[in-house]
Amino acid sequence: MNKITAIKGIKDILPADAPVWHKVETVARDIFERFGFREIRVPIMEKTVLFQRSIGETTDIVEKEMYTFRDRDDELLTLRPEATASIIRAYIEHNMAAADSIVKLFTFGPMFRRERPQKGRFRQFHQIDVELFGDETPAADAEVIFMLIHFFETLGLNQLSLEINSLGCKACRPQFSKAVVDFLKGSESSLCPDCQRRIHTNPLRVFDCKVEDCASVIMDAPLITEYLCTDCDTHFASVKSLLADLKMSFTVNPKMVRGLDYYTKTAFEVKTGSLGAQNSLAGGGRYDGLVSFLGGPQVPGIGFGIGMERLIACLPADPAGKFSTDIFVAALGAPAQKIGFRLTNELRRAGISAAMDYSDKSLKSQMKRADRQNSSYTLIIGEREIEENRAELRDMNTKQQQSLPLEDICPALVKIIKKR
RNA sequence: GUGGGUGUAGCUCAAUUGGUCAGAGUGCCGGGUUGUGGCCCCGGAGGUUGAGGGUUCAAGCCCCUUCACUCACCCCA
Repeated sequence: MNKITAIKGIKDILPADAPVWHKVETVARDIFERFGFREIRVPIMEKTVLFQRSIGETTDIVEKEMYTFRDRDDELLTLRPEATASIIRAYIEHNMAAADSIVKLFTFGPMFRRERPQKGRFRQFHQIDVELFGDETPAADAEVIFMLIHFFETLGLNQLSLEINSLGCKACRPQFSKAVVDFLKGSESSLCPDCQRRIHTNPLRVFDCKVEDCASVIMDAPLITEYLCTDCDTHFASVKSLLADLKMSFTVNPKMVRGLDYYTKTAFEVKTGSLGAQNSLAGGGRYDGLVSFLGGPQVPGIGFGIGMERLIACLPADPAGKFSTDIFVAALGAPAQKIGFRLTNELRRAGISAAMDYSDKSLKSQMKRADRQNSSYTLIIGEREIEENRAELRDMNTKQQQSLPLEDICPALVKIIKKR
């Protein structure tokens, strides 16, 4: 029979890796709550229309990457490819705007995109997602970006680059877009086939093409910064100055265009040099029209997503998280096994991490297991001990042993172990 | 969806131009120590060399097909 494996691009997080994940989540929770954000848990499935409307019908995500299926009542459902849409849906559905004009939320969890996997890219991947509703000031942009960088630094990540840009709004972006199309049409023949296609589908994408000819063509193209309306322009200037006030180093990348349709004004991305081709650790931006577009009130929003797998891949290895046990109970013979079984579980109930081998192997083999589990103590109960109503407690580091009476041994052990 | 690379023991990898090549290290189990871990020594289990077909006297090695993994493109976290 063929062995059943995990689905392509979908990975197990094994016990050896789980502590890092746990740490990242704990640090995120700590920091985000300090900035006034509160955790929300949203479902990993939504009605397909939610993503179609929010992300954009013509984006790659919606066109070819979503895991969509028909429910038994014929409704189309989708495994979420990103978290923002769900959070906005929840924000609207629970009328959060009415309770407070400013709402700050974060969430963790798996996202699903059916792409070809490669280094730093998976079909199920995890994001930390942050959203801030109801604050249109540039200070909100700067705060969110500052928090993101602070989070990375707390985890020990440096050598990151922060890039920002402004994508304009629905007043000025269409004009810019048209200017780019007009410009590109002039030199259409020298563009790569992909970019020739992009002129019609998503012209701004030509800006991140890596083909040399395209790059040299686009070098002289008009830049969004030249087309920003006064509102967007002053907003962007203000964001930059606030970031400078916070001593943040960043570069303005006027060629950065983010993949999701809904972004307006500020867009940002954090990159690392140590990750191969998929070097984007986090990305986000402002989406001032999206909440109302999805049927909610006219409320601005800004947020970002962090790729957890990519983040963890960059993290310095942490050797600290070794699994250990307080005490290993080594029992020899049936009567000792019986006593040991009861004692082991009593110890656990008393808050001690205890382990035992139930198969009555040789003492040597039980000691080996105790060693492998990094147990601080081993309690030896053999036939001799039972006869004399006692047990031998061995300190695994000092090799010192002491004899303890079997009667009331549990509280005695708890006392010794807790004192350590 | 397109292209490149790689598939040998649980893990990391060896195996001359195709010719006893199915191995090592590590891990696991056991023994050396009739009841005491780590170090050392000895032994054992574990592989239809991803799968299927072909060429050949002979294939882990060459050819074809297929699957898986991986990297890159597209795109994104």
